[in-house]
Amino acid sequence: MVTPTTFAVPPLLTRGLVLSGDRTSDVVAFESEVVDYFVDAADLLGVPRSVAAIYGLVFASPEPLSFAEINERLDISKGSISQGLRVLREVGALKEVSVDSERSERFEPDLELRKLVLRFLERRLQAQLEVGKSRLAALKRSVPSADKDSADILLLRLISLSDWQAKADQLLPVAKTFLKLSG
Amino acid sequence: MVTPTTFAVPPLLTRGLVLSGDRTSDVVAFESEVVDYFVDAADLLGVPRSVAAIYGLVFASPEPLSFAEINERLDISKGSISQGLRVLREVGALKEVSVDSERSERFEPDLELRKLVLRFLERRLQAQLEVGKSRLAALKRSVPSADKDSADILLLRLISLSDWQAKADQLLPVAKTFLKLSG
DNA sequence: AGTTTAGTTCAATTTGAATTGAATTCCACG
DNA sequence: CGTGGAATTCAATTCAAATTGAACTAAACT
Repeated sequence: MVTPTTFAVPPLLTRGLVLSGDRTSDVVAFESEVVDYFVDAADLLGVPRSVAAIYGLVFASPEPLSFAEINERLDISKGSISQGLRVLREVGALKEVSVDSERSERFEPDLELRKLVLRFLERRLQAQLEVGKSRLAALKRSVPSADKDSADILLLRLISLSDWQAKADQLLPVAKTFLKLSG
Repeated sequence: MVTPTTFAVPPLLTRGLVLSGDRTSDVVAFESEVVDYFVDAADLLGVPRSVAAIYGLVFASPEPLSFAEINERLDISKGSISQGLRVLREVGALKEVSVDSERSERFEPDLELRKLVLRFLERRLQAQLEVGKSRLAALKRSVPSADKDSADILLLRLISLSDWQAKADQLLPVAKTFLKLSG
């Protein structure tokens, strides 16, 4: 056991979420930084902070963590942890590891994020592009036709939207290919 | 004047935002569809609905609209319209058109969305990637070193994050080039 | 200058998502 | 099968973002 007694940082210099408990301060500091990293990224993408914090904590731990440990180390309610773990499992960001000799599951990060991102691109974006396309088609049909010049202007605008759709459609497979390289 | 007297739809079959006033029902229907289209897209991107609705309404009008007209046609407060128009001007989604013989400005959509998107990619994403990179570097330095095996595991994880950063870094210029083609 | 009209500002309110916490369910063990 | 701890569920709460509305400022008209 190296660095045995560097104890308990003044609790919560940790921008809020990580509790120090009785772990050494370097470990707590590292956890806090990682959690913050993921929380900030999540903010950017509109993912709830509690979810990001859980992922961050698990990511920062070399051994898989149990529900109880996550609960001890994060200043987040049991309810949120339960829900957070559920979504993280569902999307495949965490995987469960069974440790025999223990009743409950433990969690570790699934580093195959590629799959996750690909699935996101396919489900969310691709689907969205589909419906967008058909809605645009419908719009083109319902351009008010009372005045020819006006109708032309509106049609041109709608066509410019179609161009964007098309561009997105093309970019998507490029991005997918890209993800598949290295990984 | 074709289709002269198809008047006033039962007010607000319009999923909420567009008021019919005394325009013909085909026009109102079209406006509503366009507004909905943009509102839905905005939801997806986390843009406030009021902003999207304003853009949609202006987009759906062959002639530039004045503040007063937007105010008449959307069920949105003057305050929100004022703010919404401000952000739309700032990001370059709408441009002002001066009609001599009229005191106040009118607005029409700026279809050069390419610039807007490029600016977004550069400002928001590129910036974010930068800071992400340096934070990751910092994280690598603060991996707790008490236990060698643990440190190795964590380092590997951080490296896998770096790989993602790198991938994003590479993808960005690809996307930019893509946008520049046609447009 | 004084009044009216048009637009802006910003504190107060509303709205919706995230979070909490208490009740409930689920299981392992006696 | 009943007890105790662990996790889930979901109604109530909290919190932040979006929206409102009323007070304010600016310009236009007399």
